[in-house]
Amino acid sequence: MLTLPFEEPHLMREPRFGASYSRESLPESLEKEHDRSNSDMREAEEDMSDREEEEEERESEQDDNGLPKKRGPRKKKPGKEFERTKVRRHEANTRERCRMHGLNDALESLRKVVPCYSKTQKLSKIETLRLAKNYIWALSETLSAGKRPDLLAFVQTLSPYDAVYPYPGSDVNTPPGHSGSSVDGGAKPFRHYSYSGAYEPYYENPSPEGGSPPFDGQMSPPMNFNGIFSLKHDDPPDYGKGSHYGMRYCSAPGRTALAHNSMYRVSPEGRFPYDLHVRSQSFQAQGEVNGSFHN
DNA sequence: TAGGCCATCTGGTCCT
DNA sequence: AGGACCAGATGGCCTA
Repeated sequence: MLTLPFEEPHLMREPRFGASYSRESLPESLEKEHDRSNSDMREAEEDMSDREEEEEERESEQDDNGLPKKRGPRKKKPGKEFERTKVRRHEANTRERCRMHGLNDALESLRKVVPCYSKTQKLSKIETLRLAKNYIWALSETLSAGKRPDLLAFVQTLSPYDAVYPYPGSDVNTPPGHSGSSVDGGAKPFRHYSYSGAYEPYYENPSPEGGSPPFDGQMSPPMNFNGIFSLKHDDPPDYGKGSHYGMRYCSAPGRTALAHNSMYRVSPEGRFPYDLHVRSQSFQAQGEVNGSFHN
C-alpha cells in the first residue's frame, strides 16, 4: 500500500492497483474516459468489421488451383463464440485503457511532488521516474548525513548556471563541442554538470549507482528540491535507444526539446524560468528560494 | 522530414 | 475462467 497515493482514494479501492474496473464501477476520474472509450469501442468495432470484411475478401480469393488462399489467420466463424470473444476483447481493451490511465494518473501525481514541476512543460514518463528516483536518493543521503541543506548557498550557486554546472576537469564551463554554440537563440545552452564537482560537500556517500563517475557526456537534469537538492549523475542504463535519454538535457544536437523549452532552460536573466514550481515545504527558506527564483 | 513521446490495441503469461 | 500485467506493434501529434 505504500505505493498507493493516499490522495487518490479511487486508486485504492481495489486490491490491485487499477484493477477490476468494471464498466459499472469505473472511478469517477475515469468515467469521462469511459464515455470516451465507448466511442473508442464503437471505433474499434468498426475497425473490427473492416477487418472482417478484409478477411472475407481474402477468403474469397483463390490460388492458381482454384483453392482458397490460406494467408493470414483463419477467419473465425462469426458465431456466438466469436461474438463473445469479440466482446471480451473489447472489455479487456477498456480495462487496459483504464489501467493505463490509472498509471498515468499516478505518474501525474508523481510529477507534482517531484522537485521540478512545470505546468507548461511536462516531464516525460521516463524523466519523471528518473527524477523521482534521484530525489529519493538525495533525500536519503541528506537524512543519513543528518545535514540540512544550505538553501541560500544553493540558490546562489544555482542561479548562474555556469557556476552550478562546471564542466569536470575543465576551467571552462562549456564542454568540448559545445563551446559558445548556443542553440537557443541567446539562451545559454544547457550545461553538463558534475555532481562531484559542485555538490560533493552535501553528500558523503556516493550515489547508489556508483558515486560520481567521470563525465561521459550523458547527464541527468539538474534538480532543485523543496529545500533539498540533488545534482546527481544518472548512469544511463542500457536502453535500446542508446543515449538520447541522457543527452536530452544537454545542448546536444538531435534531442534538444527540453533544453530549449523546459524549466531546465536558463532564462535570459540567467535565472530559472518562470514556470518553475517549487512545491510547498516546511523550510522557512522556501520563500527566499522562491524569491530568488521568481524575482 | 525524422525523431521523440504517447495512447491504444492486442496476444501472451501469470495469478486468483 | 477471468482479470491483471506486460510488451510489441501501430499510428497520431509535436518539435527541431
